[in-house]
Amino acid sequence: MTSTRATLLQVAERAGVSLASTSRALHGTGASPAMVERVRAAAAELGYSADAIGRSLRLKKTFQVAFAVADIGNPVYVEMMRAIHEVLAPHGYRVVVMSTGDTATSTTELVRSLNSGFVDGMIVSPLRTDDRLIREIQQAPVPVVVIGRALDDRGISSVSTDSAGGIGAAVRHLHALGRRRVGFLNGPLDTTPGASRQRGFDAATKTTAFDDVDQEIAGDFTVSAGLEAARTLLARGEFDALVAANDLLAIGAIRAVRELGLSVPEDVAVTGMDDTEIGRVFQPSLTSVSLGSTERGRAAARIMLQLAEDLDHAAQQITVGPELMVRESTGGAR
Amino acid sequence: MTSTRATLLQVAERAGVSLASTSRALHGTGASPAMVERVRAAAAELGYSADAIGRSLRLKKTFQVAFAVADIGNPVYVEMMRAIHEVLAPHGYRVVVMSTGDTATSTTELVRSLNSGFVDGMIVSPLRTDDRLIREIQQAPVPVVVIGRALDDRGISSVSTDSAGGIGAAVRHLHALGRRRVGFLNGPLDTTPGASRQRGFDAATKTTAFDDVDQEIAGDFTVSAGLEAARTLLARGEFDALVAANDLLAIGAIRAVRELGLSVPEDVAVTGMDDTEIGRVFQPSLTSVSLGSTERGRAAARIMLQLAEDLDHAAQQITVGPELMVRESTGGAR
DNA sequence: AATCCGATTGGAAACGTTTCCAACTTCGCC
DNA sequence: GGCGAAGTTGGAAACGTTTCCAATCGGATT
Repeated sequence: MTSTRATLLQVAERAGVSLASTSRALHGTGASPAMVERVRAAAAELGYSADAIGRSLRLKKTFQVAFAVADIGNPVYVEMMRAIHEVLAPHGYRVVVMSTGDTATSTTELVRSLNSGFVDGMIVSPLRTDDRLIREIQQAPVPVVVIGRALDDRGISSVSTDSAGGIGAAVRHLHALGRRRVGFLNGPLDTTPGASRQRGFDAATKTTAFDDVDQEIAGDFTVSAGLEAARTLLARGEFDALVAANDLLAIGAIRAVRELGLSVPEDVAVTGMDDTEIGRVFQPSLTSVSLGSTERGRAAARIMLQLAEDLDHAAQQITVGPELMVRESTGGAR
Repeated sequence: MTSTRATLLQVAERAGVSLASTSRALHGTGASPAMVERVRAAAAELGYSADAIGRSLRLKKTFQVAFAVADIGNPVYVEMMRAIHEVLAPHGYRVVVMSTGDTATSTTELVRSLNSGFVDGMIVSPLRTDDRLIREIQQAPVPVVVIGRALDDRGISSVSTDSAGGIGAAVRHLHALGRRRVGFLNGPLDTTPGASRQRGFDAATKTTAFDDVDQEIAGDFTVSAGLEAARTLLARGEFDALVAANDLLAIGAIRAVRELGLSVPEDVAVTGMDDTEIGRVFQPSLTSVSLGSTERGRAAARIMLQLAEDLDHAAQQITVGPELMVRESTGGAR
């Protein structure tokens, strides 16, 4: 908190050479060995290190990328953030975390803030989307990569997953186990994940023969909402299988099943989605559809890297396939 | 990705006034109403928004704060990050996440990187500390707030917690329940948390009468390491209480107990530490010592705010008390 | 030995903003 | 009606960096 930082000009004076040469010498391009030596020495004596802001202004590059999600604490996003950071940091990029807020409007505002030029790009996973948001993304002055919804037609880079197909995989898995009375526990339908998972469940139960199909919508994607919704659902009928739209809802569902004196997976098999650590650690460990959060984060970061380095790189869409991780909650091996 | 951003100079030309006046008008200080009106209109037409880099260069202020931890995915750090973001964002500060790496040396390097001036301050929670790191923190060109170890004597701002005392609370809780054969599951002793928790356990078991006291060190603070270490520990003796140094180790311990056909909490009561969501959701829900991650993050952010706004604000130390959250794993209410 | 070419160096401008300072206008008051 | 003060405005510098361009230097080639 005490020392004051040395500037390039001070290094130049100390080395007795021009500002231009000093910059070149440190940057390693087009300077004689003697010059490099001399400037290096001066820089070392002064403990010089280049000012990020000055450089950014000149280079028009911040070496920063924003990662924006609704809830920074959500395990899925945490996993993505970690992956993004792991990919970007070695390339000299810093990661700025931001919150989109719950609505499409607040997300739009955040994207608009890119106009102040504090990052070279943004990776965003909007909870809700509308046309204004899409437009704002298209007009953004820096590359934007969207995680969570395919936007091929709009010239926007995106990394998506087939969560609908993932729900299908869970449904077929339960059917293959001989379960015939399946209940679905979804989150709010006006969210992107809620909507697509609903589509997936409807499609899967249409093409597969079940004796009973029912569902209930939880207030949000949490354990307590899942518990409550599962109670309601279980009060309406008897099920030997429950498909939950994410791991937390699945845990709530397991609670509700146990409250009735039934056991998982013997009486009721339960599947989750997102393959979170919390589900892996839970007992019984959760059979869960992995949507590859880490892989999606990594893919988004890689796209961002290309876009940031090569400004007229074309937009790019990637889809990461879902993968069913079978564990104890449907009778799989530990 | 298309439009090119407008500059203040362009706004000035459009409004037909000087650059200086334009800046003042937008900034709201010392400009006539007519001028403000005129400039505002021009700015709106051009969709102007101030460039963060240019402003930073002039103001010598980035409106960014770094948050650096060893593992961004660790629930405790996630909670802190969320709290920090919640405090700083409303004041216009962005949060940059960084990784300290495992060692004191890599952490020192990260602190040194503050010399490039890309943030107004750093909140850091070092896994390991040494004198060089301390010195680097003292010499940093921007405020640094340390979470995790009291550094009162060194003029460094810090937010710490009494994890030793927290372990003591867990030990006394178990004793009060009538448990007399207690095992301790700790993580690596050369980490800051490992060392202080060890102190806490030693102190508590010295002043309280137990029939049997033993312990085992896990390779790291994870479920699998906890499971393994707990197996070793349980093979050495019979315990009716296990104190774990964090929630993940505690879950590993519960697994190990169950493997022996024993149940939690009836046969063995288990306590964790950190009060993570994963522990709250687990069954049985974990009795855990909260070290107030959210509160610590919030406190650190508040200190940072003061330090960043008022540069010769004095260093500040805060301690957040531990709190025992009694739940099912020691027989508490659900 | 004169010339040319490549390698190296320094001067200066530019990135976009804020603010100091001086100059100007306007108004009130004597 | 003139003078001063208060209120507005514009010019210019500054923050720290990189890079274009011109100038200089050395050596090699004719």
